[in-house]
Amino acid sequence: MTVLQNASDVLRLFGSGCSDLTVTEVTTRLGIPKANASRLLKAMRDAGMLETIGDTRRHRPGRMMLDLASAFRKSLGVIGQAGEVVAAVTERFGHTGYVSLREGREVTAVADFPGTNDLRVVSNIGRRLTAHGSATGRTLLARMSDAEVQAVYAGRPELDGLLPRLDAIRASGFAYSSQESTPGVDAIAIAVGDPTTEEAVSLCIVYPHAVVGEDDRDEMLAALASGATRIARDLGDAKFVAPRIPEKGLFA
Amino acid sequence: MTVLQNASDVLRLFGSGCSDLTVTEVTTRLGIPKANASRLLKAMRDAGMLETIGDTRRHRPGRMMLDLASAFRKSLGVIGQAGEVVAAVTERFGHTGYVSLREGREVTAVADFPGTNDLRVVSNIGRRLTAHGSATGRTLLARMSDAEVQAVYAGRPELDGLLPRLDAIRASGFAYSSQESTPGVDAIAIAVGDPTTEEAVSLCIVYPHAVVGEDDRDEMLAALASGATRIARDLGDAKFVAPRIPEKGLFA
DNA sequence: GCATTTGTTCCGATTTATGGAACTCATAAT
DNA sequence: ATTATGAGTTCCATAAATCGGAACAAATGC
Repeated sequence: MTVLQNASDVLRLFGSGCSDLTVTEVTTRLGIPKANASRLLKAMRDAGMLETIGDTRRHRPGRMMLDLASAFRKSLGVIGQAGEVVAAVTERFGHTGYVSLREGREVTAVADFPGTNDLRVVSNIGRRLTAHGSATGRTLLARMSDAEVQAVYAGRPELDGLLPRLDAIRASGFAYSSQESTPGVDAIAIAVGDPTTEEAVSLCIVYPHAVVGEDDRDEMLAALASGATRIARDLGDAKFVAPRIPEKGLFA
Repeated sequence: MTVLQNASDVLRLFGSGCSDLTVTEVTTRLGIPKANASRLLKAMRDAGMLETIGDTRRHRPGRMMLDLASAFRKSLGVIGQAGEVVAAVTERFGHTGYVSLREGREVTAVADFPGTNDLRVVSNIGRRLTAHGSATGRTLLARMSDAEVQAVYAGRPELDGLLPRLDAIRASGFAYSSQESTPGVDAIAIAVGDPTTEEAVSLCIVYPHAVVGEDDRDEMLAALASGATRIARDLGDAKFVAPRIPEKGLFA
C-alpha cells in the first residue's frame, strides 16, 4: 500500500462528518499499526496536508485544502457548478431540476436531474421554453438591463408587462411560477453567472403543484439559494442578488 | 524527497490561481523528471487527490477536497472563522478589525486585528461597549426577536428608538455607525452565528472617518459581507441576512 | 504525411515505508 | 507519592516503493 493511498484514506476520514483526528483514531479507523499512523500524520503535517489544532494532538486538514476546494470549483465552470447544486437539491427533495441557458428569446436546459418521487415532473432536456414565459427565462432576462431586454424584444408583444416582472426578480433574487409552462407544475429559479466568461445559467427546480406545501417550497428555495449564492461568491458575480426567503404568504 | 511532499507540492500549485494541471506543467513548475511527474499524478489520481477533467489530460483536485475544506472550517468554530474573515479584510484594507461577543447589554472583543495604515484606529481588546450604542452590539441584538430584546432592556431608557434601528439592520443585513463610540471613527459590522452552539459573533471593521471614501467603505462592506455569508452558509445560520450593498448615497 | 510535443513504461540502484516491540510522556487511579 | 493506563514516538531489519535516464507510445500541429 502506497503512502499516498494511506494519506488519502486519512483525508477521507474527514469527509464523513468528523472535523479532527488523532493518531489513535486513525489507527483504529483505518486498522493500521499505530507506528505507521504516527509517522503518516507527521509526514502529512510536514507536507502541509494536515495541521495540529492549537497545541493539542488533534489534527485537521491544512489550510492549503481551502485553495483546493476553490480550484476544483473554478475548473468546473458555471454550468458544472450549477449542476452540482441542482443535483444536490434534486437528491434531497426528489423533484426534478434543470440548469438552463438563454439564447435570444428562448431558454434550453443544458443539464437535467430527474426527480425520484413517485409523482414528479418528467425531465425533458433540450425542450425549449420562451424566456419571457418561464421562471428560468425571466431570471436570466433579469440579469440584463431594461434597455438590453427591450433590444431583444424590440417591437414584440411579449414585452408587455415583462419589465416590471423582471424588476421584481431583481429585488427578490429569484423567480417563481405556478402552472405556467405546464399545467399542474410549479417552478423555482435562480440565475447566476460567471463575469469572466459572461456565461449565465439558471438553476431551476420543478415540482407538482399539488404535492408541495409552502414549507417544502421555502426549503427548496433556501437550498437552491444557498448553492447559487456560493457560486456567485466564488466567481465574483456582481449581478447576483442573494435571494431573500420571503415571509409566509408573501411568496410569489 | 518523500512522495507526500511531492504530492503536496503539486496540490500547492493549485493554490496560486491555476485551476488545472498537466504532466508537463508539473515537471516544469516543480523541476522534476517527467517520469516522476507522470507516475505521481497517476498515483494521486488513484488515491482520489486528483481527477482528470473530462477525458482530457488535465487534472484538477479531487472531489474529496471539497469535504476537507468544510472539515477545516468546522474545526475552527464561529469565532475562528469570523477571525479569519476579519483578518483578511484588515490585511487588505489596513484598517483595524474585531470579532465581538455580546453578554447582556454589553459587547466585548474576543479577537482583534490591528490595522497597518499610518492613521488607524488602535485596537483595544477587552474594551466593553454598550450593545445598544455600537454597530457591533446592534447587529447581535438584531439577531434576537423584539420580545427578547425588550426582555434584556426591560424598563431601561436605552430601549428608546432601538427596535426600529434593529429592524433596519434585519433588513439590510449589516450595521454602520459614524463617530458613535469614538469621535472620528466609523464602523461596519455584520453578525453571524452557529445554530448548533447558539454562539453569535459580530465581525467589525473600524476606520478613521476622515480617510475613507464611499467606494472604499462599500468595498470593505462587500468583503466583510462575502466572508460572513460564507460562514453563515457553512454553518446553516438561518437568522443570517445576506447584506445588500446599498446604492451610493443610500448608505446609513 | 511527417515532425513535434506530450505522456507512459522499463530498468537497476537507492530511498522510503512497514510492523512489532521498546520507549517516553502525560494523565488518572490507588 | 506511586503505580497503572493510554497516547504517541522511536528503533530496527525487512520489504516495498521511488528515482532518473532513456526508450517507447500517443496525441497534436504543420
